[in-house]
Amino acid sequence: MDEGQTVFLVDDDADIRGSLSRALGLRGYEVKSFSSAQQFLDAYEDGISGCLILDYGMPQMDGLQLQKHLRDAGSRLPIIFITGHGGIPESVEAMKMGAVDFLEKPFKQSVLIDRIEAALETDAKQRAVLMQQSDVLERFQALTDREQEIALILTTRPGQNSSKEIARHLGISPRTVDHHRARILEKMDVGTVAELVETSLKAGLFSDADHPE
Amino acid sequence: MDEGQTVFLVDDDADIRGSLSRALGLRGYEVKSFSSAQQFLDAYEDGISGCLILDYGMPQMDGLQLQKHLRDAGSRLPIIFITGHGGIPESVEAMKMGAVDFLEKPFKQSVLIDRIEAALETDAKQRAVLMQQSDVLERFQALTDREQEIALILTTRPGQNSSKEIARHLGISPRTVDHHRARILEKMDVGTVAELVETSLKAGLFSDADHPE
DNA sequence: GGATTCATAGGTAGATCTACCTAGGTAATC
DNA sequence: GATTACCTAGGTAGATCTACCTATGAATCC
Repeated sequence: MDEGQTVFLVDDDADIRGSLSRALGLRGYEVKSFSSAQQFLDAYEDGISGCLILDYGMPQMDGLQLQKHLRDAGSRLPIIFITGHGGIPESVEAMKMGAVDFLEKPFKQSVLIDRIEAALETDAKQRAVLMQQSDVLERFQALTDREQEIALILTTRPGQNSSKEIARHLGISPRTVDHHRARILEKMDVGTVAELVETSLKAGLFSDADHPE
Repeated sequence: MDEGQTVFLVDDDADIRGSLSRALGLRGYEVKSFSSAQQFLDAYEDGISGCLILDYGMPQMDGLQLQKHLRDAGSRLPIIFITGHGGIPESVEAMKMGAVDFLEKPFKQSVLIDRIEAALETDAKQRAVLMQQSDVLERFQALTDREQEIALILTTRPGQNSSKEIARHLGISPRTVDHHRARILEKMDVGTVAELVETSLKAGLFSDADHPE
């Protein structure tokens, strides 16, 4: 399950970093630890699969800020918070912001392992979905401007998508629309306009692209 | 905003029920309070708009169980937990299960009001989406068996939806498929198969109908 | 200058869809 | 028994789409 997945660990407490990374390493996880949020941000490249174990209370940039920063940057890396002094309001806020878990120190290692497994699974599923979406997005972006324009009409106004109507709307010949549509279906690797609509909607291209919930 | 919305309050502590329902009532909320989860379940009908303020720790059926019960029953009523003795694990578990908030007693009334407002807004948005979905669902269920079967093929295999292919697949004449498709488009109130696909997908009919996340 | 890509537009032939009909058989309902 | 709803199947005419082809002007690239 943890094929190529990395467990990132950010905590300003060296003892915690040491003991956790050792324990997780022994279990076969690839662990990378950092002593501050900034240090993590310098090293992390989006696209790396895994999860993040994040200390809630840290000097300078705290866990919540880092979470917000990653979120704004478009990262979907699942975050497990660990905290020494946090309370219920903090845990609730973190969960609202999309954390997958929130643990109080001290915690049993077996519990953490379970949560890590769940987080890695979450990450894997998200990435599988993103993979399909980005494939469709790439195809769409490989279309020419005019083709994109027509593809947009086809998918967002599927009720009036005859060549004649689109041609009138764009002020060009229906034949040209025929031509473009043929290119679009070919480039998007679909057989019909209906399939194009399906594919686009499933990839979230022209609707709520950034709002998974 | 709170047009016809009800604030349900479930707490075994009569003092809390009294003071909260009075305070909320003065603010203009329609409040209905219950002393136990079971009492609430007996009175609550799904479809009532509002939110639920739910005590976490109660004898017999506790808040978490009630949450799970409602969830399993398909209710999307937003839940704000309030708790006297709960800790972080409880709050995290509740949030994971879909609670919109989790407050510790004692709390400021102004905070609760804010959370209630947010919860009611969440509920209103959910209902707006559900409304559209149920309209599509109703239309679909009004189709005859054969029509549903063909509508399913049209929407789930939009790549091979010519009359000929569907006819071969079903062992009937292409003309019959033509006929059914015309009825389907008419009854579903759409102009093209592409629009049918769009409508169905947006309503979540044939995909992840029950998994909003 | 030559090659490539793109948007435009046309031709033709055949497939498919759409919109208007009819109609028989079955099952349920009144 | 008559009515109604449903599934089935056909006809016809016209609209539309699909799949093959050519072609011109503009912009870009080598």
